[in-house]
Amino acid sequence: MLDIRRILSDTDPCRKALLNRNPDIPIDAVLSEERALSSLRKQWETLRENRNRLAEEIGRKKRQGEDTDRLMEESRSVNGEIALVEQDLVKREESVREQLLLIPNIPHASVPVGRDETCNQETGRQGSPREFSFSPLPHWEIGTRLGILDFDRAAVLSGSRFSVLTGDGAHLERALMSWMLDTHTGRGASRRSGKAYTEVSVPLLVRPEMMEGTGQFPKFREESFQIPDDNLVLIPTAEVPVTNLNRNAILEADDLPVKYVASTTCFRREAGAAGKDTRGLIRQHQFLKVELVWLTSPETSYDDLEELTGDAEQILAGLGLPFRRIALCTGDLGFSSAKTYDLEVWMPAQGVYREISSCSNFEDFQARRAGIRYRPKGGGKPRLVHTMNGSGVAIGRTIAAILENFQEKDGSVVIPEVLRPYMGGKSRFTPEKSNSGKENP
RNA sequence: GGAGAGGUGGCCGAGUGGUCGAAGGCGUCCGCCUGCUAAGCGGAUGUGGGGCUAAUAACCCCACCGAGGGUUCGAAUCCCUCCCUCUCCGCCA
Repeated sequence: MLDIRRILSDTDPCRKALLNRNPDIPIDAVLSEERALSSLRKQWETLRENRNRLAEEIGRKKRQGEDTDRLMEESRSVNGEIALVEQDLVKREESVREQLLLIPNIPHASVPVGRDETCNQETGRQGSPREFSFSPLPHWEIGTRLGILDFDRAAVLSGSRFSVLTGDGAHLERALMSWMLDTHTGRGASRRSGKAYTEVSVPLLVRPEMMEGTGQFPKFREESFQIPDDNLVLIPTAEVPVTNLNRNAILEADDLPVKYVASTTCFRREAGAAGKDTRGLIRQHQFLKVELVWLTSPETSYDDLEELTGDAEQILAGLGLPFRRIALCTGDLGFSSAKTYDLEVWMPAQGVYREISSCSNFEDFQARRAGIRYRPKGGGKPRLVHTMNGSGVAIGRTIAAILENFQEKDGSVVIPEVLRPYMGGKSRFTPEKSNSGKENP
C-alpha cells in the first residue's frame, strides 16, 4: 500500500511513475475521495470533542448533586449528529482503503522503463551453456527414464500440475533443500550486512490478513488455494508467513537487517496459465522453494537487494548452472515490488533461460500493510522498514535444470559436486536400475 | 471436542461506570551524587491522526486497554460475537 500522504503531496511524480507500469491506475479517484475525507474527519472530531466536554460536565454536576437532564439531552442530540457523520466517514474510509490496496508500488528510479517483458534488461551472466554432442532431452523425459519422476501417478492422485518424485528424485529434492539452507545459514559475517540468515520453519496455512500484508490480497485472491471452512489460505510462497512474522512489531535499529531463510512448500492455482508449461516441473500447483526474506532499513535497502540477489546467484553458481540476471522493467514488475531482479537458469532442451529466482525490494509497501516498523538509532518516531525477498532458489525448477544441464548421452545425469555429500556420496543418476517401484506398486 | 481462567503501555501488574492514556514496579533515557562502577536522589519515557507553528519544539484536539458490535450523557470497566493464550478432561501424528 502506498502512503496516501505521499500521493497527496507528490501527486504528479507518483502518477507519472505509476503510468510507467500500467496506463490505467485510478489514482485521481482516490485522491479526491481522500480530500473529502479529511474535512469530514475534522467535523467528526469536533463533534466528539463536544460530546466529551458534555460528558465530563455531567459527571462533575452529578457528583455535586446538580440536575443534568438538560445536558444529557444536549449530548444525545450531538450523538445523533456524530452517528450521521460517522456513517458517511466509515463508508468513505473503507472505499479509500479498498482503492489504495489495489494500487501497485511505485517503481524505483533505477528500474528500466518499459511496457512489457521485452523491455527487461539483462545485467549479467555466469557460466556458459554447454555444447551437447547429442540433442538434449527435456527434464521430464530424463526424469521419467531414470524412474525418479512420475507425472502419471501424480495425475491420478491430484490431477494435472502435480508431480511424484521417487527414489533418487525424492532424495535429490531433500539434498537440494538441505544444501541451500546450509549454504545460506553458513554465510553471514563475511557479507556486507555482517549477518547470517536465521532459518525458520513456518505454517503453510495462514489467515487471509497475512496475504493482504504482503500484497497478494485483495488483488490476486483467485491465484491462491483457500480453505474456506477454516478461513485459511495455503501460502503461495514463504514470503507470506516469514514477512508477517514481525507483523505490527517495532524492531530496534540495531536488529536490522533481520534476515530469514525458510524452505517451504508453495501452493499456486496457476489460474490464467492454462496450457502454459503443462509438462514437467516448471509450473506446478505445489513446489518446494527456499526463500530469503529481509527486513532492513530504508537507507541500505538497495545495497541489500544486491547482496540478497548475490546470495541467490551463489546457489546457481555453486551448482554449476548457467544463468543470467534480469532487471525487470516497470511494466513487468510484480504488484508489490519497487525493483526486481529475476535470475534465469539455462534450460538446454528448450534452449531458453527460465526464471528460477525473483529478488525484490518492496520498500515500505508491505511494511505499511503489515505494520512492520523500527525505532531509529538514538530514538525518535518509529519508521517503516523496507522488506525484501528472493528465492534462493526454487527447488523444482532446480531439479529440472540439473537434469537437463548435466545429462549424458547414455541417459545418466551427473550430480553436482556440492550435492554429493548430501546424496550419500553418489555422483551420478543412471538409468539401468529401475528404482521407481512402478512395476510393483 | 468438553469444562474453566484470562488477554491492559517495551516487560510485570493494578484498575468493575465519570476526575483513567491508565497506579505501582522493572527496563530505558537525562540530570545530581561518586575516584570508576554499583547503590541512592530528582525528572522524563506509548502509538497513530489532526490543529497551531519557522519547527520533526511547546501546546491543544481526536482515536487506541486482543478485534468487532451493543448498552449509556459517559466504557479498560457492563452485554454480545469472534480471535488468541493458559489449566484440566477426552482424542490423536
